[in-house]
Amino acid sequence: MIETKTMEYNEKQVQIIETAERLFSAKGFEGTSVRDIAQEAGINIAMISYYFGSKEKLIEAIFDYRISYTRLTMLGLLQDESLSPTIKIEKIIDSYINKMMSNQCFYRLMSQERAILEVHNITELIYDSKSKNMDMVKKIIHEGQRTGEFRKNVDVSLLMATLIGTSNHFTVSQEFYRRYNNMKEMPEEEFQKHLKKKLGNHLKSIFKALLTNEA
Amino acid sequence: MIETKTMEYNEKQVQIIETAERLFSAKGFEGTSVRDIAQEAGINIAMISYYFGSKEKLIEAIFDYRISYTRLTMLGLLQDESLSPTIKIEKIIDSYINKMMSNQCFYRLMSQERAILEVHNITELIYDSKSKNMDMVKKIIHEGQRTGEFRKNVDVSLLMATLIGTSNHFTVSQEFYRRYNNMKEMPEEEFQKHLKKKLGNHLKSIFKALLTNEA
DNA sequence: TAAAACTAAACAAACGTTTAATTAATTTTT
DNA sequence: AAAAATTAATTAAACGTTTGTTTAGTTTTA
Repeated sequence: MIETKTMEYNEKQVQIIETAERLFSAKGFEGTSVRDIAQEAGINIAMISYYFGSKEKLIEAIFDYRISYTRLTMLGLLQDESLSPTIKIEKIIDSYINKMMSNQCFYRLMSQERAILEVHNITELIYDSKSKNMDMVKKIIHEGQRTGEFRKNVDVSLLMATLIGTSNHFTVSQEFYRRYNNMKEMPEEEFQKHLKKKLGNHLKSIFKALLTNEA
Repeated sequence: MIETKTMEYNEKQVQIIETAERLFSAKGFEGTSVRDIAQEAGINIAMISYYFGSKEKLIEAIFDYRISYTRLTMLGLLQDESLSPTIKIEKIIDSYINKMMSNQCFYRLMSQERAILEVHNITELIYDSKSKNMDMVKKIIHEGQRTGEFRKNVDVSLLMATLIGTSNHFTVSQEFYRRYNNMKEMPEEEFQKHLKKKLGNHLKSIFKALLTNEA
């Protein structure tokens, strides 16, 4: 149905992709000009059309680049028979948070694109990726229901909305969090670790409460 | 600190504001031209500069218009002495979901702006509004901790991130939800009611699990 | 020496904003 | 109450920039 291109990109193309990703996430797709990108990446404007065809195709390349790169890591989890569903869910939460925290530009960009209705040709790519993630989590939860670890009547859509929505909002609002909690002085790296830990524990306790059987 | 303008807008200005809000939310701020807005609102392009000064000031007017309009409703809750903290929290959840579901364009636009770093002059306005919401919820939770309804060690920042993040993500991804769960045939109004109910129950059970003392 | 990588310059189209003129509404003066 | 004066609302056209893309030529690589 969806032709997943998953192109190979050369060094220069990756350089352009990562520069564009950073600028798009900071100023928005329409708010960033190809001249901005060219200047920031230290290349000629024409190279963007030369390598990608258009600005539109460039953002598609960004999503192609990041999504194909991201999917691989999660798949290994499912096969591992030695892990209990509870542990698998915990690992998925950690894995998602790690991906998001170390690719904040991309997730910021994805948040923007999600919120825009008349969207670029990446809608199908995102839909496809979301479906696969949803299917995977569903499988694990069904597994947990079979073993008796998890309760019946779990709404996976809302569970995923909570994982993704809470994580995104918390990350994107980190400057508010810093100001509101008077943490201006904390070094950036330490602050990021703090966010990760807080967020991880929070989501795990939510998932535990929603998944496990009442005592 | 922040001069909350809370201007009065005449009929024509409101018409422009609401048209712009709809277009901005659908195509993004930079993706929408003043000509788009003028055409859709059935007015001359120059009227936008005439009434608001610039496109930039127009989006500020949108946020001024919506945020000042929104804040009033929540405040009444706090004063009501007859309601228990538990009920108050439930009412806040319902109130937030209702506001969001009946102003989807505005919340979509706010999601976009939140995700963009180099943002417009509305940052302070949003920060101010968020702080006030946070303070209010904090107050209610402290009240619940005094009465013994709520446990100690509640992270209000993460609680709010879950309320706002989950709600936004669920709403913004409603088309995915429709497709993934084969609900294409359900009438729009019924579908919206369905989302509201699902989301409300979900968030209430999360808040209950995170706030109340373990049995 | 052919293909690939790269460049400066030019392209038309679209952008937000302003101008100058006209119509509509309101206030002031008779 | 009518006429005049003043302000507000509205318009079409033009403004100078900036936009994404292309061209035609040059340099580099294989």
